[in-house]
Amino acid sequence: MSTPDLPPDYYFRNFCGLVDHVRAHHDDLLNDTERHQVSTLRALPAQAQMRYVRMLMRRGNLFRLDRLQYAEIADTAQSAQTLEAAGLVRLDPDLPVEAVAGLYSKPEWLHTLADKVSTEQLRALRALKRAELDAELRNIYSGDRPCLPSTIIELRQPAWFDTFKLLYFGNLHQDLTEFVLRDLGLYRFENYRIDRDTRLIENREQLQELLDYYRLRDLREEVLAGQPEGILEYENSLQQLGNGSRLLCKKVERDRLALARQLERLDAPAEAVTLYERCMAPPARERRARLMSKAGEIGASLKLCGDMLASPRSEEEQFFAADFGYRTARKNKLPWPQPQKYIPPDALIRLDQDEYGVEAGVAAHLDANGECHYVENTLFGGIFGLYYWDLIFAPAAGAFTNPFQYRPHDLYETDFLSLRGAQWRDPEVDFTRPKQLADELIQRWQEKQGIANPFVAWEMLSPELIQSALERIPAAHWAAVFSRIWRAPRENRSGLPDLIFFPADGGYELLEVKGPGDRLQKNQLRWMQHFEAHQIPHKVINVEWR
DNA sequence: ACCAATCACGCATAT
DNA sequence: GCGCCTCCTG
DNA sequence: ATATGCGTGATTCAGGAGGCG
Ligand SMILES: [Mn+2]
Ligand SMILES: [Mn+2]
Repeated sequence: MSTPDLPPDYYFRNFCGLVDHVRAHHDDLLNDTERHQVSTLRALPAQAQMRYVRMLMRRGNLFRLDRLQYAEIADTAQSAQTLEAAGLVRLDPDLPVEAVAGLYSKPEWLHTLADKVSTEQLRALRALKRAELDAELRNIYSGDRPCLPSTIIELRQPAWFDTFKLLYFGNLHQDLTEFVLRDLGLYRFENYRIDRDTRLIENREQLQELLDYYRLRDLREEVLAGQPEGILEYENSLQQLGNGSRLLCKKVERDRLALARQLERLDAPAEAVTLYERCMAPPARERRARLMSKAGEIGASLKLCGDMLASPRSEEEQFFAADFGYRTARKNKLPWPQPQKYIPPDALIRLDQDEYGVEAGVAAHLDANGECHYVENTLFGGIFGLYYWDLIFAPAAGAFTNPFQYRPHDLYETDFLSLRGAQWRDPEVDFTRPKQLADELIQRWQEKQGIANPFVAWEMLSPELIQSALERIPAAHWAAVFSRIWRAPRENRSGLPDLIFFPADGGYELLEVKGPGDRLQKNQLRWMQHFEAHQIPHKVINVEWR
């Protein structure tokens, strides 16, 4: 696929767009340093700004000037000096070897070391691995400054740009490449109305908490790979971040669950429980019930299962409590209601093993008697996304704050639907006119092609599939599926069966394929239970190789 | 959709 | 040389 | 034998340059 040409200063335009937006709408949240640095930068000649932005987009704070050559920046030396005079960079900073070691390749170091060490030593160094060489460099120079063959340029305190990215995107995982990918046509976003009156981050405290959170998060991987003490310490610093925004709480909660889980793996159950107790979100209570049961605290475990059943915080938790409660009660000869277990209908198919995977194999096999599509979550998700397109992207307070959102900020909030009553539509009604609705959805499919929507996987949908699905699936079934998705749009977006089969003589069936050794996942089973309750035809297809 | 959820696969346990 | 990796680019 | 839990791997713009072993 060909991509459109971008202007030579594309990145600078993107940068200005981002920065100037934040200056215009969030200036009151900036501190003096941030404000000062941007205004200094923006007042410089374009060439100098562009050099600075090129550095911002690259990894690290230290660069070799000879490796910062760009066709669109003519004056290498001058723009660097302008930046230094403005206090935004340092030229040839006074740094120990370990700071600059990574700027040069192994051969380059060996070359500069040639007149500093003996030829024998040089030969020994050549045999070292890169990491070992870096360590050895420290010994060789032992505090002395290396004499480097190129000018080094150091970005001074580039952290202000994190603040800007956070205010612009509402997170720190998106950055300037979003602009590029959009402009290249690789990402497309809906043209929703942006709400400039409601801000995601409302005050400096919330902003600071999030910045601190992200700074902490850089350590997470290392901490998770380490000892329980480190994990607990890390969780403690998470806790001290503050108690402010929902945004922060959700992130911290996620991390806390992951930390607790790792404590379990490290065989520190008591510590894990302590962390789980600080979590509201599933599966915190599930993990506690398991740990208590394993520790022999049967009564407490069952009590917690009872709590979960009385006020489940997710469907998964509810099913777990019913099941696990029954199992542990029975093991200990205690009373507990037996959960009704749903066993979906199944069939066995013998297939020749081919290179495309079981699902495709079954689909090809069934194509002889009708039409079979490998859709997984994409059929119901896709139709859902197209049908509710205008509702999902309807303007609502605080829902959209920048042009790079694939969903409204509050899509997973419990009041999402109630805030969009005007856009509500009833599938029970609309899907009774399948021809008309197919026209609408196919037109939207064309018009919105490729635009990011959490429910729509464009590459899997086609007008023919939309057409067949609307013809064959009755309105009541659509309504039943959609209402379950609305109940928990994040959790219930997945778990739908692999295949949809349209037999030649009418009707349809949803089929979950299971190869040898595979089995239904929990969310897949819950969907099937829902299908059963609403007379939606479904089946598990077990495959045996012959 | 925050190097994560999501699915299949494969092993280790408990009954 | 090779294959794998990380970084950078538009 | 059947269940269950847990950990694993691939996948996420696409293509090029350069470093490393
Ligand atoms: Mn599947
Ligand atoms: Mn399957």
